[in-house]
Amino acid sequence: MAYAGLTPERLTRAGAELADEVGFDQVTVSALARRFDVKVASLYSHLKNSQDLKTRIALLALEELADRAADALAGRAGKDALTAFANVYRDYAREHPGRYAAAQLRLDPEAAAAGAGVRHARMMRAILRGYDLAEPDQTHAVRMLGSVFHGYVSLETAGGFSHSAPDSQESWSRVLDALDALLRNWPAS
Amino acid sequence: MAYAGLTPERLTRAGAELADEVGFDQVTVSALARRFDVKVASLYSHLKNSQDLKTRIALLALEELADRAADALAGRAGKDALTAFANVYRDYAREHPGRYAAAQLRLDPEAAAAGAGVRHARMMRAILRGYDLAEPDQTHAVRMLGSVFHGYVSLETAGGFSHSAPDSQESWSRVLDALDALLRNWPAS
DNA sequence: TGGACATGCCTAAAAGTATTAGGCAAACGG
DNA sequence: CCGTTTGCCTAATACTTTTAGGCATGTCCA
Repeated sequence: MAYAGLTPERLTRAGAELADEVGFDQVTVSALARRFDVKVASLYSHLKNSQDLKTRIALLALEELADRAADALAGRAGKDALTAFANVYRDYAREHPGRYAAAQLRLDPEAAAAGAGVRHARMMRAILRGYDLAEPDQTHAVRMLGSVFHGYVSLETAGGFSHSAPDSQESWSRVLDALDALLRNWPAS
Repeated sequence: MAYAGLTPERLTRAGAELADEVGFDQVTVSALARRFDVKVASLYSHLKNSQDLKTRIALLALEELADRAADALAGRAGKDALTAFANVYRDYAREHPGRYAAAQLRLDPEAAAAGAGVRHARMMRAILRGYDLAEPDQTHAVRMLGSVFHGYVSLETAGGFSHSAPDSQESWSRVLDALDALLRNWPAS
């Protein structure tokens, strides 16, 4: 058999595509081997194991997400930045549901620290520079923003907001309006 | 072998306990059979298949959550109700991480409609009676509350807020304060 | 240029999970 | 007490994960 040219990177990318097509929990070493028309055992020269594959896909997704967010944030501030950043999350989850699910994978602390998690946190704080929040309220606000973005996208992806009026796009806009208003008027302790 | 007394209900409860102990994605028909000291095939008289088991655990968790929330809401209004309701979610997820994960399972629409999802939605709206929100803002607010609660609890469970100051309890309180302020002062379209 | 060595994918095999089909014995109803 | 139902069992198939060891292909050096 000719060389298939397997590498960890190609396997990770293919795994991410597979995740978007069939769901992250359906991503399996076997399925990936089928996709490359190669025997399953062959992948174990490039991947430590199944968990390793999933972790790599998660890290890929976090990087992509951080790259998009950084792009979106460039040259924006205030509500404009808030909206752009939030839309990156939502759009990414809609375009790449499998990757987004992967990004939610619980990573061991060292993998998380090595990954793009830190970039995400820094960008959140950058957005808050457009509002007037001192510590520790800034941290509270960062956590709240993360919760709303992740929570909304996650519920929407699960189908929570479909089949009922008003449509999800409208709620999303109004939720972002509300967040902006809240940040401009954050209640004192 | 003496009769083990298997029923769908007992299997579901045991599955929920198993989920809390080892994680929802580790809940397997085989593991459940081991717990009852019974052969795997025996469970298939009581469960349609693995998916059926997971769905039952999810529905159980949603019921328990709705029961607790209804208790907490009784006799409360306004911010008091908001806080009590939110704490039910958070406490449940901390006490029963496996069950909480199960409650996030994507259910087929018919199972979801039959389940406690409707009760949850109604309780959210009941909380909002303490604030002055007309439709469609009420729906937007319901979606936002759901997003914050689910998102916060989910990120906290994933370890997102540990190992950094201020501690998560403090952020949670301040986020609830912020939500209360926001609902009392919801921005006009 | 031809061998030496490393690399890449293979076969083989063991273990765990999911699921179905059919059997035997205990419980139960008349 | 007998017949039927119920409940758990054995047996078998299929798929996924993972390890061990083999053969061929590509690379590098004399």
